[in-house]
Amino acid sequence: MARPKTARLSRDSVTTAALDLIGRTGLESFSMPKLAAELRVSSPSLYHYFADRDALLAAVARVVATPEPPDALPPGADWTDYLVANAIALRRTILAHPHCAPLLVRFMPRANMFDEYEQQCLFLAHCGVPAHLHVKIVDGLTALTIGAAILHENAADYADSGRGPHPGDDFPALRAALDVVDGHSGEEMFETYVRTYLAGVVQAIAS
Amino acid sequence: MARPKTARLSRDSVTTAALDLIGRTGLESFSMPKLAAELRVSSPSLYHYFADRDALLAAVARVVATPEPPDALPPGADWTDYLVANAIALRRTILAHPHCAPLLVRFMPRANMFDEYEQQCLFLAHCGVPAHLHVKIVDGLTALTIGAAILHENAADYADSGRGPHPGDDFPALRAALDVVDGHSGEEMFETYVRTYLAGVVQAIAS
DNA sequence: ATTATCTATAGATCTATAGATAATGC
DNA sequence: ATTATCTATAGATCTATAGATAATGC
Repeated sequence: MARPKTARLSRDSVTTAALDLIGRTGLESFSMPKLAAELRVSSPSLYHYFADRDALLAAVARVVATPEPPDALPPGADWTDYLVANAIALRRTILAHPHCAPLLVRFMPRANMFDEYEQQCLFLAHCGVPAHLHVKIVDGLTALTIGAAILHENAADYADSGRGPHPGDDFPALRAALDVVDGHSGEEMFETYVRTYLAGVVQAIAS
Repeated sequence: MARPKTARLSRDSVTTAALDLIGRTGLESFSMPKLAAELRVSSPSLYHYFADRDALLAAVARVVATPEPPDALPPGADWTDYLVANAIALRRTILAHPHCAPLLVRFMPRANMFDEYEQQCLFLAHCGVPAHLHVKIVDGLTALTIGAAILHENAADYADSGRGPHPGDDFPALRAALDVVDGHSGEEMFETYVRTYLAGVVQAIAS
């Protein structure tokens, strides 16, 4: 085969295929030969696009940590609505790539995050939110979002429909608490968490 | 050597050594032979205590997810202080075991968490907090805590004292925001996040 | 008889490099 | 000359099992 007329691979296609393979089979079992088989190429070909395995995984992590632009806001939205939409978008992106969350811990792409954080700080300043609250807002919401996404990957198993163990008679108080929120989606619950946090921030501004 | 007079290993000692080895060299490079070398035993000996590698890692994850009992509360503390202390204790436990956070994503020990959640729900009920807020409080705070711990493992590198890249002239708004909080520890910042969230919850109760 | 160790190792990987090859573009 | 693929493979693992061995406890 040697060199084909048009390239069979690209950094993008390799990254996307890795994302998909990890999503289906997990990070633990990921390897270059398996990814190559998926792409119908030999494994050394992958090293043409990435210096080594870690470089490829870092590229995958960057995709996982980069949210799609959030849905357009309804008219009358204020700055808290913008932050809510942002958080929901990031959560969706993480959940859209199962088994990739551990990559965030290892390769959280800093420069990328700086961009994101800078934008949010600029936005807050523009809205008249005092600078001493910016870190609390941006860092706090990021933590809440990433934590919620990670818990979700696990919690899916003990939600009512999940296959995992259910908190039954042994945990009556927990059972009762969960019954109250039955019927609400994880994303709906998450949105209330984000709004709760922002309500706390707004209160700090007011007082 | 055959069988020694007193056992050289135990589930506990193996788990602790694994925790320590992972903390020093990372989860990626962890293997049974390396752990065995650390413990001065042959690697098959480890299989006497754990059915396989995953069983051992699950035991490690359980330790990482089980917080030390929080510090005693000062007199006059209310239920929010209790939750703050709880969150800080969990965060400390996760940070005390570097490189283990990815294990939480894979092996989050469900039964263990149920216990913890049940206790918190009972406590909230006892304090007169309405049941419809329990999930928002317990799940929201857990997400915030785990997310903060995970971000910290990365963020340690771009704090002012860290070795990683700094948000410099390219990110003036972020730079300004970080300057405001300079001198505060990660734990102090985290406590303000938790109190902010709880302030939002309390507001919901009042209104 | 059971337990807690050992030695030896089968068998299955994986990462990454060396070097060949044919298509492309200057 | 450079690029994008290939074949072949060195070398280094790792997981887990089989089977031996000596101490313990009934």
